Amino acid sequence: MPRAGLTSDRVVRAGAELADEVGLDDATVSALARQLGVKVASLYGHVDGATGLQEGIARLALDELADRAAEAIAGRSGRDALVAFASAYRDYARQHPGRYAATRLRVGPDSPVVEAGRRHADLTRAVLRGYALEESDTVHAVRLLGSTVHGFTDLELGGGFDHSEPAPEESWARTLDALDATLRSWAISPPG
Amino acid sequence: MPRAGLTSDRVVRAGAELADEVGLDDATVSALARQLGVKVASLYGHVDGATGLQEGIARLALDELADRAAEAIAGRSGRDALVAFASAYRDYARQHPGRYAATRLRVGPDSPVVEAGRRHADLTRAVLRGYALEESDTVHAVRLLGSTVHGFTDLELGGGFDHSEPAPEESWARTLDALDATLRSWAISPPG
DNA sequence: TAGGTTTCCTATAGGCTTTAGGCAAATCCC
DNA sequence: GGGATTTGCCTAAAGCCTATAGGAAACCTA
Repeated sequence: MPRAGLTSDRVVRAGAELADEVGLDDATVSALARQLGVKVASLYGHVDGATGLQEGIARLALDELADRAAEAIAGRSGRDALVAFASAYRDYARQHPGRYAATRLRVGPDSPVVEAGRRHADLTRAVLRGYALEESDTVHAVRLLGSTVHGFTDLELGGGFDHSEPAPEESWARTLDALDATLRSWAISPPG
Repeated sequence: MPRAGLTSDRVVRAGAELADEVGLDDATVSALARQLGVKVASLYGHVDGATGLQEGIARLALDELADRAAEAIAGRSGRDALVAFASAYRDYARQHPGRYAATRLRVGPDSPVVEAGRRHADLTRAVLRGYALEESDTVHAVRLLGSTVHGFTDLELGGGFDHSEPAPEESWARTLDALDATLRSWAISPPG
């Protein structure tokens, strides 16, 4: 009987793709085993059950997302960086809804996912460097930025904008405009 | 054997409370039956299985939330209305995390949940009346407001603010300030 | 090529969902 | 009030998912 050549990494990756296709909730260990042409129990040697699989997907997604965000802001600053950064999140969520959903799972405080979360906060602070904020304002700006981007993305993905016109694209542009204006208004001395 | 006196309404309500206690995902039909001191199959006469239960909770939550939002904006306008409205959402989500999670479920286009969603959009537009927006700007403002409030609430509930100082309260105030300023700047003629 | 390790398997148990069919309590109606 | 009907809750059973235990085949290494 030939071996399937599974590894933790490959299992998690396949799980992530399955989650994008059928939704995170239906990306079960059983469904994944079927997809991989393997018996369910075989996967338990590579991932720690259902929650382990989801944490793995979350970890993978957060890393991928941070990579994209980092690339998006490289060589940009101010408004350009903001738009590229926020759009990296939105685009990723639309391309990988299952993975994105995994990033929002509540997770234990000792999980490597927490570490990945810190990287995202650092990237967000990097975007905000272009706005010359007071140190004490930065946390609030990080939270505002995260809230707005995640909120828009989550509502859009959840179909919240399906019953109104126009397409979300224009609202997205307006949202980024508003965010940029707000952050500029928070700057120590408004750029001349 | 005495009857338990179940009704659809009572079952859904008990389900909502269970969801708030143990999380929406663990508010299963089985767990609910145990809680109600009844056999699982008995519930199938009152709710249409697991998804029916979740839709019922979503419907209940959206109605309750709309009631609260309506009460919050009654007799207020402008910034006051905005703050009261947004805080009604945030407070509800913190008091009823399971119910709030249910409101974000994707649902078929023929579900009564869609109807309830429209009521929320109407209430949001009522808040925006105080800002004298261009008609064409209103959709974007509705989406911006919804995104920001939901995003903040979702991140806060998901523990996203747990690893940074200070407490979210201050960030919430700053977020509402920013939202108010943005909407004022969108007005046809800024209030004098 | 023999031993040890890894990988995947079978078997099994328990939980959740859902449907089918049955009995008894509540209700209706004369 | 008593019988028929409806309603409410039950038992039983099948299917899928999670999870663990233990075995056999493939791979690696000396």
